[in-house]
Amino acid sequence: MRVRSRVSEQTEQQNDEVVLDAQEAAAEIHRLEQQRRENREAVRGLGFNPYGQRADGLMTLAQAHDAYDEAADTENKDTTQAHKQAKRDNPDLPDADLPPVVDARPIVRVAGRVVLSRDNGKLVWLNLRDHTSDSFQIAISKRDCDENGFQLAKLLDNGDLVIAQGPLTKTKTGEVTCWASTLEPASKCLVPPPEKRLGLQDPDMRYRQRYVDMWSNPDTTRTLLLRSKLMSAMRRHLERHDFVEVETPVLQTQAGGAAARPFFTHMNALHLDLSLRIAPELYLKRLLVGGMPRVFEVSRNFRNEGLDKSHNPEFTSLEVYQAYGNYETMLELTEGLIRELAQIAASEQGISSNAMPFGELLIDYEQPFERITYSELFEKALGFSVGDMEKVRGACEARGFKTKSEDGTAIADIFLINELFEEVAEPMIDPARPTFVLDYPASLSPLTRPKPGTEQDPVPLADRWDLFIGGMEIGPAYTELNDPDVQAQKFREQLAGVDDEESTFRSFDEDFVNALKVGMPPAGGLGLGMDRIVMLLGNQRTIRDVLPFPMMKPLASAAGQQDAPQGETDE
RNA sequence: GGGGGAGUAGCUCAAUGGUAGAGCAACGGCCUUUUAAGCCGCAGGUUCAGGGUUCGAAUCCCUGCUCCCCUACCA
Repeated sequence: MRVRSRVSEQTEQQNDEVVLDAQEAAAEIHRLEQQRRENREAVRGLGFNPYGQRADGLMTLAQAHDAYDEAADTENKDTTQAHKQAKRDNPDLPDADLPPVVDARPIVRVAGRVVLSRDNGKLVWLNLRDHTSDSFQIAISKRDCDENGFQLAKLLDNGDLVIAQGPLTKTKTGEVTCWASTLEPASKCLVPPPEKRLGLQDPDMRYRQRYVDMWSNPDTTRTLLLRSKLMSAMRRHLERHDFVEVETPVLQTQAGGAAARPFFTHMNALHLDLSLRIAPELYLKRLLVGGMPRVFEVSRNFRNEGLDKSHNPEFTSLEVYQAYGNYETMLELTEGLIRELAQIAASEQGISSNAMPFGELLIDYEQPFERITYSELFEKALGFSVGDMEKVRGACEARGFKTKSEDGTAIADIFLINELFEEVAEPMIDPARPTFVLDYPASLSPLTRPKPGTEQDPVPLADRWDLFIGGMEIGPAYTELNDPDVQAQKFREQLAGVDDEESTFRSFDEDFVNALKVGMPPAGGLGLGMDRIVMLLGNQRTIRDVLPFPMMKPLASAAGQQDAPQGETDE
């Protein structure tokens, strides 16, 4: 008992502190929030818990809208009219002898956020929003709603969550409306909402406070839901093709599988410096060695590089590996997958034509994707072949590209070729036409199998393609390299010539080479930027718009609370 | 990294060196078929922060912070 009383004393003391803190804080609470707090207390005064409770039997707002029954509503209106008329004509007759009111209107129970309200005195109109409907009308009349519900309607603020129940009817202007018989609070919105018509406009606030953006701009929620549907459809598509989903390490002692600067972290228990993965590739291939024939991973990758409208430091790629496939297998899979996702995105967004809008473009995913080789595209754009080094150098110089590095040594031919390709040839790809660019130069693709028969060509090729849609690189696929000696050689080449800084995150993955020595089946491998696919199919301009919570620099006030950076930062 | 633009009431925006305003939201009042409800009334400001020029600064100058656009870098 003594213990308990001490505990309760302590609790009381703590409560006092909480009250004091709350009072202190109240001094700084904005007047608009204060008014909402007062409304919340008034709701409590009606006997409600302003934060609601479990509600069963809810319909979505769209379901409620569709549940409207024209015949029942008409019958109810007609019989009500007849009843009233008869009562006027025979005021002395008991109700039982008058023509009865027939009410077979469906009764719905719905929940949503108040986005509009109009108080007509004894009749209050609310418009609710949920993920299925931007606006569904509720009427709360003094005559037909219970008293507490009617009083509640008067105390609501825009942004509050409520639960309404009542029959469906149509107003004079033909709008399906729930004519509430009860109204309950579900949660209080203490934060003043954005402008009711325009929603939250400031892009910075939209990304920082997605929860506000989402309810005030319903398109945001629709895009994020579309993302979910596309991810789910992608999994189903791959599973239909006998691929299995796997999960491989995010924390890696050496980040491999791509050339990118990783993020670093530290594991206390093993005193181990680790990096976050930049790609799952090397682990997925190990699974092929072990005997999994068809694997995929939806991989969150982390790259310590710049941000722009198609780059976020963490992003989602789909990586797929198929034993006994090659890059053509991956091409067929990719085209089928993206076409199916486009069909789903079109039907989700009510687009009936083949052409999906993306900004100014209309992109057709139905007709076969364009295919062109790297050399063909190069020659088409530049007018000479990739192997014609004299003209390559000339063209680079004519365009003012660097042909020598800082120390005066000539830049390797292949980098000049690729510079021209990226600057001149890639922009010639029709952005409205999904296009596979096939057969890249082998020296640009260290983890790719060289294309047989081109080893002695001026520019040896690799079994690799890249898919371009809407001016964005969506992802590459390869016939994977499975010769351990060639792989080891490529690792060594990659390490040679990197500076000290890069060498801190490039390394020779001995264990991976060992895995190849055990024997990896020939395989096709694929990587697709899922964020970019959602951008394309959801017609969103930036990667931030398809991420629920894109990377944002902390505000100055928040940054001050964070630990100082451990080491030197860049630059 | 370079160039350009922006930051004003809770939100969306005006005010180009001379009294900081509007619409929406809020608050008080009236209203039982409104729907961007309406009518009457009332209130709301560290003009991003700090410094400077000026009799006088939201406005001009400097520094810093944040965002947007273009550009550059980036497998």
